[in-house]
Amino acid sequence: MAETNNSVVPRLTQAMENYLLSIYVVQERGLRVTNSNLVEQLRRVPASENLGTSLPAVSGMLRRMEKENLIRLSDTREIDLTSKGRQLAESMIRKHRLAARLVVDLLDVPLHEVDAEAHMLEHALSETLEKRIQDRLGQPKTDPFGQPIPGNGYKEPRNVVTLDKAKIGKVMIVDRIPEDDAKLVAYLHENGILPGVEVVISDVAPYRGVVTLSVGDELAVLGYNISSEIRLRPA
Amino acid sequence: MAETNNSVVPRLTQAMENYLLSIYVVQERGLRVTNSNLVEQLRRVPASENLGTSLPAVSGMLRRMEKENLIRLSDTREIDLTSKGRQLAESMIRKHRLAARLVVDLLDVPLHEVDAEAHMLEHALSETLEKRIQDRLGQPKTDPFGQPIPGNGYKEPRNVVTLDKAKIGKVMIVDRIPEDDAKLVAYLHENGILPGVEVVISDVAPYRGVVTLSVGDELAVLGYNISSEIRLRPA
DNA sequence: TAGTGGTATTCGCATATGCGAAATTATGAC
DNA sequence: GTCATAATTTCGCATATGCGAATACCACTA
Repeated sequence: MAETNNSVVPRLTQAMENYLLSIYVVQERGLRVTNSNLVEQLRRVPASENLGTSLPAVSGMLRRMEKENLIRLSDTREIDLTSKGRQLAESMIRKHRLAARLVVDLLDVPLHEVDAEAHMLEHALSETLEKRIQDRLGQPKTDPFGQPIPGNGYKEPRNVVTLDKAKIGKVMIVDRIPEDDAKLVAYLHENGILPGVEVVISDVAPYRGVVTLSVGDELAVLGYNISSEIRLRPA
Repeated sequence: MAETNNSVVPRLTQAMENYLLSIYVVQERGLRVTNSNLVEQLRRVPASENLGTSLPAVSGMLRRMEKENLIRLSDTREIDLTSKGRQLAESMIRKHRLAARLVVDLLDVPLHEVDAEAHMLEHALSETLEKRIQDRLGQPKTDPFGQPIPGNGYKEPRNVVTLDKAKIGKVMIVDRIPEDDAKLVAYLHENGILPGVEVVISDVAPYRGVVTLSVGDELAVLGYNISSEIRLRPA
């Protein structure tokens, strides 16, 4: 039977896994990990079972998670991962991003569907299956959106900037793009704005809240809010 | 976001998915689908969340499933799938067996771990991902244990017998082996008793409850209870 | 310092799922 | 037909997770 349950890491409920993952992502984005930021992030998780998320739900869940020693609620109303929590959160992130790589590399899933699929698969990967996927894919350092897969030796590139703060005229390489808005991802994909691709910033116009960049010989226009989620590194 | 939810088929809770799948399997094995047979089958499902299953739990769940029009409880205390239930059960079986093929063909998971992994993955496959896996694997007709994947044009072979009822001396081909007992699967694998392999029955000894067969130039001995779960077809 | 707007918690409640113990119903043997 | 055994359901209870409405807390401005 379930001999697969060799895992060193204890397995949590799916809901808690989602919370941990979301906490990690909020933190990674450099935002304060507060309840409200957390709800927002959680709401981006394509829900299969969990039909929704409200602030009270978050409150309650965080209390339980604190009891389970996964997080600590700091005095400044901020959420910190304990080392146990961090370990598990990293495990979830790794599973999520590996799943994303898997469906892209092995199953040809179109990029705009990847995040949703990965969100389902992340809960279904055992430790041993995770290992096998790692082997099969050659320990990738990032997922298809350019986000690091923890534990695989990713190195933060030097001089990363977000698109809205990039210098006009510079040749840059796309480093990361957002993953969780299907329509946006489809747009970026169509316009070739993908990790590893060279682009040139042709115009940054804060007053109209718009950035224009050229990819190959095409131009693409993006709003400021979105631009700040696209990271570039020097060519 | 979750644009992946195009599915024609409504998605159920994980628990109900497990119940449907188990009902289908019990039926497929030719057993009466009663509560007690069902508990037994459910208990073989490697539990990630659902820590156990008791008769009262089954009773309650079946009542709910009847209300949802998935099953009908016949007068003879037997459980029938409605057409809706059958459709969903087949979908689960298909996902389970495709997942099994996937992890074997693409990820080299050892056979005795396959069932457990497939049980986790089956709940995580969207309709569209299922399609892509199908394409990638070339619409396989069976899973790695020889069990049919519904909808892919499997044809029941002629003159299938279970090992305990096979004729001595006959050359046969292994058609199906059980999947859910990891130790047994490991044994069968080690001894090359796998779907598609030629074997010869060397001895059937009901009085000692044992069947001996030769695979290549090795002999393997199996108990009766297990033999009845191995199906053979004429060479 | 008082008010105001945003943030977080408490409260009562709902649902899905599980359990063990006890009660009930069916079945097969005499 | 009666009775023992097996199968199933009922009962009260537990847990994890979600909700909306009402409340409480905090931080900053006038």
